[in-house]
Amino acid sequence: MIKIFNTLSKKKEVLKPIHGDHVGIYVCGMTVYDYCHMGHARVLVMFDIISRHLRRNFKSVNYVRNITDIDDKIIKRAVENNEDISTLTERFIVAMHEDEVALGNLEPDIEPRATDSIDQMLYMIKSLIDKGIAYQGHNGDIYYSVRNFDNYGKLSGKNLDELEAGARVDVESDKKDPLDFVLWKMAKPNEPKWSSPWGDGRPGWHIECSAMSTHHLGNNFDIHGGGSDLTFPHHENEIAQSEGANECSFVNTWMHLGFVNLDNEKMSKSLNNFFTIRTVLENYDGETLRYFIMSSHYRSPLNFSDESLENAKTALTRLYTSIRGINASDAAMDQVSMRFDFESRFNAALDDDFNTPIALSILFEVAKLVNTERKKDEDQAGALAQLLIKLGGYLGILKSIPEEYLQQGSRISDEEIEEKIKQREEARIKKDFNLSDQIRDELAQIGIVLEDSSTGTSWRKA
RNA sequence: GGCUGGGUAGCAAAGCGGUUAUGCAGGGGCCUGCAAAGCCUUAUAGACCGGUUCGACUCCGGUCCCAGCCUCCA
Repeated sequence: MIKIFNTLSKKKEVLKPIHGDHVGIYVCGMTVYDYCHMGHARVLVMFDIISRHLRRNFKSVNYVRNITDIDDKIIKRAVENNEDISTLTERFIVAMHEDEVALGNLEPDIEPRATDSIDQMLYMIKSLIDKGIAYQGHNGDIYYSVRNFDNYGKLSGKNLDELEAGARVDVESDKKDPLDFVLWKMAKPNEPKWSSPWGDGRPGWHIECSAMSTHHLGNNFDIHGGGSDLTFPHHENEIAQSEGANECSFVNTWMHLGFVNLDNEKMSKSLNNFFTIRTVLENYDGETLRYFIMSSHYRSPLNFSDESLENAKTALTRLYTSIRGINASDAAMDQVSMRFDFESRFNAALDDDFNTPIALSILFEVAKLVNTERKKDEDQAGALAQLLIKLGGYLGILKSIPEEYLQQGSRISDEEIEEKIKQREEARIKKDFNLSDQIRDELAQIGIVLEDSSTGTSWRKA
């Protein structure tokens, strides 16, 4: 039984899929005119973890995440760069997928692009016009009439009259109501355009998600997610469009992620205080980033800092260290899983609104037991290690060979390190501890940590 | 101003009306030539003020503070 906090009801609710054992989930993806930043990383990683958990609990899951490849910012950036829009968007789509691989994500089932979905949008706009909920302004643009949709504001808890009071004066007051929003924009010279019954133009931002989500998942589907900043107006407008056009309930469960903060302030494009994923990857591996993202609950703010990344790195190192040098084995894993309640508690944590911090805490419990068992009962330690790898896998971590993970990115070759270790070993045999400690210090200087044990000396990256 | 969230130990971050969160850092110990890693052990919480209760960090009310949305943003 999976419970999810629904923004619509502001409560945790049991997920009851509309179509038996099948779950449809749509996530608002990227507008591809720049590299993804850490806020995007959170959406990418969290919904990957969410979809993995759903797949383990339901027979089938259709995870749709769109790509916005036409909008004002893209046009603006293409002009600035003096490049084709499609060249620009293709470049950043490739970059996004590279980032995603680094973060250890699985691919969504479908990644529809706005520019491939124009027909569905036109169909929906036409339907809205036919129903009298949309109209054409004097400039030719098609607008959605918020006053003609009864439930406007139900997701964000906003009230039309209060919004009205705070509304800014619209320069193009071609709208009947300042809160009306564009469904279709008439093309300006040198802008990309598609033909429509109302004239050549391009879609407004909100209509694409209504069209693509319902096209792939049906007029009423299970889960729709995105960052909290999309709650209003984007998701509110999606509801207005979809429910207005289809005359049925749109989304059952709305999920919104908290922000990634920098110095207690939202990381965002407009504040220009963001770090791109690839910048962070220069100093930390993708798995550390992934761990960092899941170390707080998805609805809480996630504070980005060197300290928290270091924390994530250390924590992950502890997990990998526990399974290092152990013969992880499936053989006894099931018995071990039965004997201890790690797996059931782990699943229960994720069932409860995808509580990744609790799930991670259970990983550490397993790791500790691996560490205590490895000298007592090797088989049991191996089975526990296998369990740890399995549970980590559910979150998309602990997939690497421990040795490789712990040694990755060292500045000198493995051979050189092994040579130094050999020299140090010889010095130790001769009890020349000055020399042996000197060698260890030298390696420490370049970030190589040595660890002696009864079976020999191993090394890892600091 | 309206609407949302939130304030937990040195830091990060969860659950929970009465019983160990977890990771890092700190103290003591074991192990080690010494370390590191690991293990054992230990200290440090719940913004403030009231209320409900046998009992509240957890429920209710108020105060203060912080963030977010109300304009493009994941």
